[in-house]
Amino acid sequence: MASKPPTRKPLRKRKRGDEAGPPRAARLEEVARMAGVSPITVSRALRNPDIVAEETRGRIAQAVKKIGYVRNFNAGALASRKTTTIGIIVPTIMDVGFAEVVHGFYDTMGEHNYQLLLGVSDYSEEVEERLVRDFLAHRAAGLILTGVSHGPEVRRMLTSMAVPTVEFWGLSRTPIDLCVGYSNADAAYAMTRHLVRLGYKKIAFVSPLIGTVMRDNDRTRDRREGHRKALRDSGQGIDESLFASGRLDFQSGANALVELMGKRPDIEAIFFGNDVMAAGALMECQKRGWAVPDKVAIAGFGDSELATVVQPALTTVRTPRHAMGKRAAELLLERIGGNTKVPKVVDMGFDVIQRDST
Amino acid sequence: MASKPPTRKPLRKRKRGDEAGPPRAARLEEVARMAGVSPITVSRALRNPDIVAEETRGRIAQAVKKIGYVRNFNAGALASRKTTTIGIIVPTIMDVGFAEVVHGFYDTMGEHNYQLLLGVSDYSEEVEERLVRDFLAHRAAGLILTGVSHGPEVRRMLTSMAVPTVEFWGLSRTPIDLCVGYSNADAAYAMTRHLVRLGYKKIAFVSPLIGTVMRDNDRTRDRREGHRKALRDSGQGIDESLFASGRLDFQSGANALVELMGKRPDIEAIFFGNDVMAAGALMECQKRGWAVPDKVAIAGFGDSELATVVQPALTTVRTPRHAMGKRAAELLLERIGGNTKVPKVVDMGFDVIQRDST
DNA sequence: ATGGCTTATGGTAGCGTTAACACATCGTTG
DNA sequence: CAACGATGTGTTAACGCTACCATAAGCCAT
Repeated sequence: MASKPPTRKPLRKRKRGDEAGPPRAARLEEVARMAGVSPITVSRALRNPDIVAEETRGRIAQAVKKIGYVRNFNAGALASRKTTTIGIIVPTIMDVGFAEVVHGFYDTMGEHNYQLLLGVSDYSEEVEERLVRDFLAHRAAGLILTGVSHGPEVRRMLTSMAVPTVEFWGLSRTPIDLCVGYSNADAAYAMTRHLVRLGYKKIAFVSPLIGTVMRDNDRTRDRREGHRKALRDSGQGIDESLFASGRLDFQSGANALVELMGKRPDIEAIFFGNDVMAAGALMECQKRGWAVPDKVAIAGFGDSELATVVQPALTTVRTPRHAMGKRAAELLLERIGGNTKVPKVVDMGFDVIQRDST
Repeated sequence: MASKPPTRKPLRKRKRGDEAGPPRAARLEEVARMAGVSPITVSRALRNPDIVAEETRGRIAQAVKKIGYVRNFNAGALASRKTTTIGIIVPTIMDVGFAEVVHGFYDTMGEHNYQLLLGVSDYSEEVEERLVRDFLAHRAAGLILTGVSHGPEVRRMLTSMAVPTVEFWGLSRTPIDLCVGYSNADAAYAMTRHLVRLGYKKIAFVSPLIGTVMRDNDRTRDRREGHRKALRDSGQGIDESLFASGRLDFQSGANALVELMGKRPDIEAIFFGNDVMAAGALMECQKRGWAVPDKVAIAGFGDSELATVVQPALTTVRTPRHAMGKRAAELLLERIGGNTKVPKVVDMGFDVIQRDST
């Protein structure tokens, strides 16, 4: 006893396939034994088939199939300090706009065999921070965040751990790492200028509010400011009675229309910060027999599928949602690959789409 | 000393903070050293604070903050053979229906500190199989699959690795593990019977087609069959000219309407397998000045937000999307917790919603 | 005082994989 | 024909954490 202080290996050498407990998943070693090679060769055959002799590879593939072996990314990640996991955080997935970005992103990342951790922040910076922490705990190879304003702790964690990150949907002068989007201010500015050019005066703006606690966000704010600036630059008077806001849904769009026309019957056009609200307003006009755009012109933002289907078809701003997701993926891949010369901020632009509602 | 042949530790003891390479993330051990405890105590303080003395916990929390320590789930998962990762696979996220299920699921799982791996199968069993394999490689604690028909390999992997699994959206007599949904056949049956009860004869059905290669799926097929059965049980003649199909979007809904009314002007009602198509048809009727429901009645499926907003408001079938997601999460949590007595198949039901379009 | 319980903490040995070398074999080349 | 690079495979030691015991200290009942 006295001289047996170090390893007492024989005691607890439970290695494998003991009696009790649930059956453990097959390991690389078992595949290796069956194929008559070493584990590292199996590992190579699975990750980088080209460097293993074809004949060996065949035996390994057979063994894998027979045993029903499934890789263990956790062990792999630990050993290699690398993962193929990407984290993406959006405020909600009930908005097709975000879904579209995720879609564009997912397609490209999927092709490159990355997996997606999805986080929904519900427009809360607090939740976002928790999600970022979780994703870092997974040692995600990269992160995608919505918008350009984030809590200070988020920024600190991301830079200190040097995780490739893409912020999307807005343009930032000080991105955490990379940034893909368009200028919401410019887009709203362009639409309002367009309306002015069409001859409308008294152009109102409606801000969509979101989240469980209704509030706006950097994108919505930028749009409202863009509108304001366009009014100023057009020499139109600005007046708080030209502004309204409401929940981001059809009904609130209708309500905002009624509210605005009630207190300012001289309004000639209403620019909604979101297509859904604009569509709601359009339907309300129809219900009330108000001619669009003769009595009042309606413009939206987003160019959702709705815009082309409502009557009259909706003038709106087309945002590059799918393209943003795709581009974000491409940049992230470059970044993960070690390319440090990728552009920091990518402006994807937007288009003002003139249809029949203005 | 003499008996020191094995480990030659001193040789490659690069342990940490060498010169070269990117800075590695902080480890448990560093936190432990700073807090004057052992690593295992830190581990406990992080995972199960209650069993660590409050005073110790405080010192640890301080050290974690100061060092900026972020847990490593990969290492944890390897050591404990447990993860807090759940995989969910949906055919697409561009359909709000699926988004809503994911939402209901996410909320509940998020509260319990699980992370979500999102997979999009694009309606392909092949892709689904790849995703399942990837998620198993992550050693996901549980899986959520859309629909009840899956490739044989999927079933094999899931059962052999004994991973808690919930299939949703349909009812299966032979679930892989658990199943939460409603009967699409019964729902369509109920709607058609409802239309018959309202006095309509010649009731057509339109199947939505999906995916990059347009095709239907188990849910759509069940709905069509439910409709057929209802026609039979009502003594109405069945005739292929009462059936149409088209891509799941507004325009195709309009097209299907025109096609059906063109070849069968005696049709009195059209039951669309999806609200979006029904809304498209409604808009087309309006454009053409066809009175709904007088000239032709329109019914949809899904009760999306659209249904209450279009004019006239759409009669449809309400499916329990959010509830399905929530229930799936609850069942999965029970299952992961080791409860083997959870119900295998949970029927969430549906509601026929009568509005103005029929 | 003894034993037994509870609470708080620590030591040791894996968990299943891959990085970094090491080595063996073979065809080339000057 | 020795030296050499290319090719294919193996050996060893981490990777960072937690399960599983062990231990220490305090408390209570005997």
